[in-house]
Parts: sequence; structure tokens; C-alpha cells
Amino acid sequence: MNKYPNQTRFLIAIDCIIFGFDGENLKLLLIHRALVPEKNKWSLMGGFVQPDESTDAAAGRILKQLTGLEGVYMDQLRAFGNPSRDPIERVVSIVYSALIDIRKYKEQLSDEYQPEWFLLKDMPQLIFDHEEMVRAALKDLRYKAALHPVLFELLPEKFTLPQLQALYTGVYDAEFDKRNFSRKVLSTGLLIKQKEKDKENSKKGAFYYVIDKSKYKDKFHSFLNFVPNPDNFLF
Amino acid sequence: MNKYPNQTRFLIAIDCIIFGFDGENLKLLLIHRALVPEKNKWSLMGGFVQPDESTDAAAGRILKQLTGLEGVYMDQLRAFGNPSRDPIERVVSIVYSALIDIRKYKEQLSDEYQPEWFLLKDMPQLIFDHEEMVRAALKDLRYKAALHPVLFELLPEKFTLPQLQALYTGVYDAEFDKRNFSRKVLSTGLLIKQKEKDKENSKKGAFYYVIDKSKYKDKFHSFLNFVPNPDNFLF
DNA sequence: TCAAAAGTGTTCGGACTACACCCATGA
DNA sequence: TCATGGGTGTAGTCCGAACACTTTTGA
Repeated sequence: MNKYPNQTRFLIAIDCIIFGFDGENLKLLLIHRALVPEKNKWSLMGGFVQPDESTDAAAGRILKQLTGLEGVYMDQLRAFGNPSRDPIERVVSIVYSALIDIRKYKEQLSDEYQPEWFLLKDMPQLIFDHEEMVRAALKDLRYKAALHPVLFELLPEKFTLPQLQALYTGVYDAEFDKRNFSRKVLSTGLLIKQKEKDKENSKKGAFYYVIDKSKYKDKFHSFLNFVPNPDNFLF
Repeated sequence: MNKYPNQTRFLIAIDCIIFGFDGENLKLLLIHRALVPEKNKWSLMGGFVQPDESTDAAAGRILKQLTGLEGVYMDQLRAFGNPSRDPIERVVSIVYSALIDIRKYKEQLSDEYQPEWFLLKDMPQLIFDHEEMVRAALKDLRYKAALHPVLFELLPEKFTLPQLQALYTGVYDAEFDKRNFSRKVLSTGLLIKQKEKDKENSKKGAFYYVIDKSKYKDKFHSFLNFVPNPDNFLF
């Protein structure tokens, strides 16, 4: 097995940053850590990479373990390789971040880990370097979302413009002008207006939209500039 | 040492993608691989992470081993974790990419590894998944350089606008209008015009510029839009 | 004097910003 | 009828794109 002699081998963990949107707020899914040390403290969902398992597959497995979800949007952020990041033993962690629609999936949340959704501003202290991971993931999400329609991954099949705007508001912790916002997102041609309205959140009701999937795939990598003056929000 | 029981440990490699600019062309530094398998084939410079060494430090060490350089701009790209990526034994590789000024440093290149600079379009076949790594790094570089003044890291202390433009041309494999280009880079306020000219590359001579270091640090993260219609070049 | 590269200015159109009022409805 | 949130339009400005000629100087 060990064909490269005289080299040290390391544990490799996956940690998952799971962003969710419930139609009103951007949230982060955390668990009570089951292992010592720091047992019962809040933590990202994680696990060790297994033999013959790709890191991407490990991330998918770990996400599924917690949420029951497969086929979710998930991207590798980067590896965290500080030798003292886990006080027990050296572990290099590869961090993935996922975007999920809370309402669609909340029933499937396993509670073996006592998971809980937190508003970013109410995030508790996390173990190890997990807070740094979250900060990096949020920055990365803001970066991507300023240019590409990633946030659409967090939405239910049908959603309204006010919901979409609430999502952007949550991600950037900033208000956007609704006239400019709707003009901009509609100008992408990615949204198809539905006949029905969502009447739950207002008396007048807001029209539902769905994503035009084919255009979404085509334009995903285009520079769409969803966020005015991104400088103000990113750093 | 092994405090987390029953978990598999893995080799972790660092691979370095080293971009360089010689005043005319963007190039990539490759080595002849010293180890079997694929001995003597072209490869990225790499090595294994050592105990008690952070992955960032390992990347710095490996870069220095090859180039003699320290304090170079270097960023982690991401981890490559496919279990079959190295046919000998499973190795998870964390890829870093560095930007260096070829002329400033070429004397320091160790030739233990028989390193050679290649134009991107003349890149030979590489071992394992190294070509995928290079593609990903180039994409990442194009992405960053479209928005931030990263490419300035590749330049010598004094450089001319035609050189800078040649660099962008190399990175994007595309021509830019020199009037718009110079207006755009000068409008950032990051460049300070010098009195002297570079007369090596033309009869008339081109004015040298230097970076305004303090403004450079301030504005590094701003969205500067160096590249017109980035959609056209990125994907 | 001529070839080769450097340097510079203008016009046009589209995009972004700021801003305020009317609409539909359920209570 | 009124309070609440949804939806829309415009004017001014700025920025990006396209485009061509003059300058310098060494050979």
C-alpha cells in the first residue's frame, strides 16, 4: 500500500459549510460535535475521508449524512492545513460549501447530530478554525454571487422577487433598491414569470418566478454583476 | 500520535503551478520528474507535506527548492482528491499557484530538476492530473486578473505599458486595444510614471512605470475590471 | 527618409444610480 | 378605509467600446 517510502501520512477531514435560505433569511447549519475534544460545542459538519473515496464524494456523503440530500450544489472552498488546527492530532481539512433550500428539505434533517440553523449574525463560537472557514466561505459566496447566479441554488422551485431580494440582502447584509434589483435580475432573462402569486407574505401577493434552466446553465459563468458596487460589500 | 482511531491516513502532496513573465510572454515552469513512475516526464514541481509543516509552508518550501525564491505571491488553488490520480498510491494534492518575474530570478533556478519555461500553448503532456491543474489555475488567474491587479506581481520593478499589455495578452490569449488599455490601467492610479524610458524594445522608447505600493495594497481587492467583456475570455 | 513601436482623444451607446408614486388586497 | 407590501418608470451620469492619426528615433 505504502509505495512512497519514508513519508508521513495524515488524516484528511472534510468540513461542510451549509448555507440555507428559508424564504426570509440566509442561515448556516451547525451541529453539536459528537467527538471529544470540544464535545457538544458547535461545529461544522465534518468527517474523515475514507480509502478509495474521492474528496468530492466524501463531501457528498457527509452532507447526505446530515441532511439526507443528494445532488446539492456544492463547491470546494480550499484546504486548511495549519498543523495545529486540530489540537488532538494533525488533520488537514478540505472545506466544501453547499447551498440548500431549507424549506424543501428540513424534514430530512437527521437529528443524530442535533443540527440547528443559525443566522450568520447569531453564529455561536465554533471549534478549531471553523469560524475562519465560515468567514472564508461567506466571502467566497459573496464574491461568486456578485457575478454569477449561484444564489438561485438556494431557492425553491417557485419563488418571488421579494424573496430573491431578501436572499441577496442576507448574503451581503445590505439593502438593495428594489426597482434596480428587479430590473437587473429580470434583464438576465433567467427568470420566467408565473401566473400565480404567493399570497402568504402580503395581501397583494407577489408573482412567482421559476428559473429558465437552459439559460441558467448557459449563463452561469457569465459576468452578470448582480451587486452594485461590490467593493463595498466584499471586504 | 494517532489519536483518532480507525481512520486511514493519506499522503498529502503539494503541486506548484509557477507562472512567469519575461517581459514578452507568459510562461509556465515545469520540471523533469525525478521519481518513478513517469520518471523524466514533464510535471509540475511538487513534494510531500512534512509533519508539523503547514500546507502553505510546504508550498513555500517547494517553490524555494526549485527557484530559490521566497516571499513570492502564492495562493492555494484547491485540493485534488481523486483516489486514482496518482497510480502508485493514493495521494491528495493541494495545488498552489505562484507568479514570478522570470528575468529577475532566472539565475537562481536550481537545475537539479531540469526546470524549463514553456509557453502555455507549447505545454507538453504532463503526468497524472497535472494538466487539469494547470487549466484550473489558468482559469483562476484569468478570473482574478480580470478584477484585481494580480498580474502586477509578475512584473519587474520598472516596466512599460506595452509590457503590461503583453502580459494581459498572454494571460487571456487575446489582443486588447492599447488606447483603452492604457486609459484603464492608468485610471486605477496604481502606476507612477518614471522619467526614463525603456529603449530596448523600440526606437522611440516606452516610459517606465512603477507600482504605487500603498495604493496597490489598498485597492488590491477592489473590482477594477481590467478586462473588457471578460465573458469572452474566461470560459 | 522610412519603418516600427509609442502615445494620445473623441464619439456613441448602454448600463448604473437615484429617486417616488400607484396598485391590490385583507383586515 | 387604511395599512401593508408589490410593482413599475425616468432622467442624468458615467463607463466601456470602437476607432486613426501623430510622434519619436534608430537604422
